[in-house]
Amino acid sequence: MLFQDQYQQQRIEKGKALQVLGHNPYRHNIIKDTSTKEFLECYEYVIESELKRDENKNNTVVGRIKFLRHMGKAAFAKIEDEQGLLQIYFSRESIGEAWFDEAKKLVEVGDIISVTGFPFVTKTGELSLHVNTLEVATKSIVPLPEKFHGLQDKELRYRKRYLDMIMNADVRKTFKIRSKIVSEIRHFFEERDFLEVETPMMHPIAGGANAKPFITHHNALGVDRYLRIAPELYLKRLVVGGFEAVFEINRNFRNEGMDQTHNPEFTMIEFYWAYHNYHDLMRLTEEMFDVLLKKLKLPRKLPYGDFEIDFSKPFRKIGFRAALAEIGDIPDQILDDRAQIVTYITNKGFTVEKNLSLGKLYEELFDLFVEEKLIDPTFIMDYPIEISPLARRSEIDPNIAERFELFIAGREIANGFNELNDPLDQYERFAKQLQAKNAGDDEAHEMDEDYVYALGYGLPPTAGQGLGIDRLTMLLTNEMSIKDVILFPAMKPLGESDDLTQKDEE
RNA sequence: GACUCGUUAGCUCAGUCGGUAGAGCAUCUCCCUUUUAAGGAGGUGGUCGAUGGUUCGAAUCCAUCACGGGUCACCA
Repeated sequence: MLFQDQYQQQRIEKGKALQVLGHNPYRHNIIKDTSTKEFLECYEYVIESELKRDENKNNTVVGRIKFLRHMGKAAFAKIEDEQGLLQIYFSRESIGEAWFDEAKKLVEVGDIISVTGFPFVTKTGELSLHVNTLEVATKSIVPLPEKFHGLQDKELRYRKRYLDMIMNADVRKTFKIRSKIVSEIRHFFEERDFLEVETPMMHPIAGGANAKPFITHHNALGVDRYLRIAPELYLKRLVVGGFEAVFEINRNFRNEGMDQTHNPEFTMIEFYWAYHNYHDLMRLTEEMFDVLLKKLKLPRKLPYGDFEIDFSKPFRKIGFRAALAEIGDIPDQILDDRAQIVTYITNKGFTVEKNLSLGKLYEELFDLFVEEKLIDPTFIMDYPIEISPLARRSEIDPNIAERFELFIAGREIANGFNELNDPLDQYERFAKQLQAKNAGDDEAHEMDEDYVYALGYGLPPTAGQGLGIDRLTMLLTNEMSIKDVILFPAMKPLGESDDLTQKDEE
C-alpha cells in the first residue's frame, strides 16, 4: 500500500482538513494570469517607487511552495512555477485571521498554491507579492527532500525524474535546451527543403548499422521483429522512390552495454541528400553547428568538462590513415603489414585479436591512439572499406570508402558517407558481412535482399549522415553522462525481476 | 561482462579500536507581523540495502546477493 509513511499520512490528514474547511485540496478551476517571471519583470518599477508598493495592481500567480517561513502572525514563502521563483507574503491581516491560522498548519512546502495580490518591496529590497487571497490548488502528500542540499542521490534522480525536476532547476534547463536543439535542427533541415519522414521502428531485418538488436514478437503476423538499430535502409528506399532530401529524428535501439555515452535507446537524426556528396555533408554539418551555437547563444570556444572546444575555426579535416600517423603517432611504415600492427599494439600494452583484417586493425589503432585526442571538431575522412559496408567505394582506392566521421571532445558525433548505390557491389558486401556473421561476428550486418533489390531500381547519387542527438546535447549542455540528457534513462528494475519472457513460460 | 567505490532517519551526511545509533534540514508542540538555508524552546522519527557467517557482542570484520556511481570491455 502506498502512502503509509508517517509524514505522508500527516499530509493526507491535512488535505482532509482543508476539504472540511471548504478548501478543496485538488481544485481544478484555478486561473493563473501571471507567471513569476512576468510578475517580477512587470513590477520592477515598484523597487524604485516611493511607496515600495502598488496596491492598485492585482495579479494571480500559481506555483509550488519551495520555502516557507512562519513568523507568528505573518509568513513568507517562495513559490516556483516553470519560469522561476517568486517571494510571497501573507499575514493574518491580509488573508483573514481564521484562514491564516488554519493555513499555517495545513499549507506546507510542496503544495501548489494560487495567490492573488499586489507587488511590494520588502525591507531587504526583494520584490514580492503581497497576498490577499490564498488558495490551495494541489495538496502534495509526499514531502520534498531537504531544501538546501536538494536531491543528490543519482539513482533517485534518474528513477524519479519528476522529483529531480522539482528540486533541480538546472535539470529543467538542460532538457529545455535539448528540446531547443531538436527544434532548431528540425528547422535547419526544413529550411533547406528536407522532408521529415517516419520509417518503421520494428524491422524484419535489423539493418543499417553493426549492432545487436532487441527482439520482439508480432502476434498477428506470427513473426519476430527487431527494434530498429538504424533507419538508414528505409530512408534510402525513400530516395529510390523519389524523395531527394529526407530526414528522420527518432529513436534507435541497440542491445548493448550502458555507460556514460550509451543508452539502449538513443536519438539520432539521419538525413539523405540526393545529388550531393560527402563534402556537401561536411559543409552542411559545419553550418548546422554554426546555427546551433548562435541560436543557443553559446560561445565559439565552448567549455566542455576540462576542455575548451574551438568552434571558431573551420573544422579540421584529415584522412583516416593520415590521422593514424599524425594524430596517433603511429609509424606509417607499419601500416601495410598486419603482423607489424599487431606487434605495435601489443608493445603498447594492449591486447588485440591476431586474425583481424587490415581494416579492422586500422579501426583498433584508431580507437586506441587517435579517437581520444580529437577534441576540437575534426572530420576523419576516407575509412577502410570493410568497416563501411554501406558506403560508396572510392574510385581512386578500392580499399577506401568515401566516408567521414565527425569527432568532438574525443567522441564520435556523426557519421556520413556517399551512399553505395551499386546493387551488385552492395550484394557482395552484404554477403561478406554474412560470412563474418557466420564466423561469429554477431554485430556484422544482415543481408537485406529487398534493400539490394530497391537499389536495383536505381538510387541516385546520394550522400547520407547520422548524428547522435544525445551526445550533441551533452556537448552543448556540458553534461558528462548521457543519463543527464535523457529524461528517463534506462535503469535496472528494483525488487522483482521483470523478465517478461520468463513470466510467459510460467 | 570485469574491476572498484558506495548503500545509516523523508532528504543531506557523521559514526573512532567490534560494545544495542548521531547531527542539520523536514515533521510535531509552543513563541515570534519584513524573513532570505529566518530565529528561539522542547519532542517524534532507524530491521544501519538483503541474506548468511565469525564473535559473549556486528552499522563496523568475512562471504554471497541486489541496486547505484566510476573505470575498463562492447558500442554510437
